[in-house]
Amino acid sequence: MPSLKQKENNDFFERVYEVTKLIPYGRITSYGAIARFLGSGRSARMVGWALNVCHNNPGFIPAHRVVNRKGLLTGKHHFGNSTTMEQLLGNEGLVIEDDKILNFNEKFWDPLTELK
DNA sequence: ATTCTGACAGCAA
DNA sequence: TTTGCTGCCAGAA
Repeated sequence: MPSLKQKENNDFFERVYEVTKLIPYGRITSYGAIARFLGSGRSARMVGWALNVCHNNPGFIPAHRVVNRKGLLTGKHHFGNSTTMEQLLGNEGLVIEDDKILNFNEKFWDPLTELK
């Protein structure tokens, strides 16, 4: 777990937060997509790490809109309540079934394509 | 300094 | 097709 140091080394982290904040309402993206957008295509795990410490970042970060490439809510357990993430997504019009996002392909928002 | 782990992803058996 | 091992990078013990 990351400490509270945080410093200004958040280069990678801040970018993750930025992209995450740019995710449109009702859309979602994947860790890998963000990682690739940031350059390090194979550091998808770091994206999750960044989101794990997103509490250190001011403002609201729609981390619930970031799921793994299968559309699976792998991080729902990190939202305090295991159902929080699912509810947030459902609140945005997304349908979750068995911790998986339906129509993931349609709702998928790729920063590489959308932002470029 | 060394080792382990993690909200992933990709390829091998 | 499903399961499992490895690669990635950063941070904690």
